[in-house]
Amino acid sequence: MEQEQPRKKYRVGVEVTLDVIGGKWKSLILYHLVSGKKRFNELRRLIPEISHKMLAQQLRELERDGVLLRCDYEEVPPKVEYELSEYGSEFIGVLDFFCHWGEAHLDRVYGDRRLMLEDPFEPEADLPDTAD
Amino acid sequence: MEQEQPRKKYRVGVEVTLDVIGGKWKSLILYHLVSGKKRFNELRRLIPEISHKMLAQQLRELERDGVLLRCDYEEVPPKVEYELSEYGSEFIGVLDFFCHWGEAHLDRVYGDRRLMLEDPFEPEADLPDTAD
DNA sequence: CTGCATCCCCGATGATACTG
DNA sequence: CAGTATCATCGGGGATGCAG
Repeated sequence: MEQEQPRKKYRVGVEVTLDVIGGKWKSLILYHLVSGKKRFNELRRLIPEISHKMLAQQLRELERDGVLLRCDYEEVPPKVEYELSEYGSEFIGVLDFFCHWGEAHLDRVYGDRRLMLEDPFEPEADLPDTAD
Repeated sequence: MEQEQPRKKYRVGVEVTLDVIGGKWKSLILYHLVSGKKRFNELRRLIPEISHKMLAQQLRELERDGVLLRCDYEEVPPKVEYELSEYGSEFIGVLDFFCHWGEAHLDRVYGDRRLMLEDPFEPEADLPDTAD
């Protein structure tokens, strides 16, 4: 989905959209931005499975494609926040639908959605909020 | 996205949905089924980039997850058609939106959506409809 | 903290061949 | 035609280190 080439042939609009938000993590990233701007490490906590590298890469592509905005506060230490752009916000409805559909799917398949509960691991329960 | 394990932890519904339709080709396959049931090789023509193996695999997973139905006519030579299931049909609205969003995206980025036109290559213009 | 570059491995994917 | 199995490959993506 990271076509850098300026032009590529598409057959249907869906293909274009998938090139933009079809990445393995992109929809999930966008979903977490629906509730407001987030910092880099904040997203990492929300999506523990994603690696540092992948998050950075996906964010860059999403920014390049104009679905999210990168707000660099130009502070030191660095502070950067990501938020849905105007175009990205057009996906809010879809993302919301995906959320509900997924929950309903668990109900259908397993009878309940309990396997969605967050396992309350966390070695340090009262984590010091990234002691930087 | 091919979690065979019966249970896996999810944090938000979006993750579940992405496990079902987040595959590289799945949304596109579903989109092509919106306009009606399709046969295996029919889908291959609609999505030339996908390999035989991948199409088979993605179809199996989509069927397993209940978003599409496999209609085996049990004829010889074999005839099988795929169509959206009831659950799969719930995505029609989204797929339609993706289609329009993609077209609009091309307009925004390039000013027009011309690069979406099918290039009329085809060595054999009047292909014999799979002369089997 | 945010972000980029390198190295490297493993698994997704393609090619091919075979079955029904 | 529809679908599976096997094998080789290639690049996605993880781990790590460095920079601003």
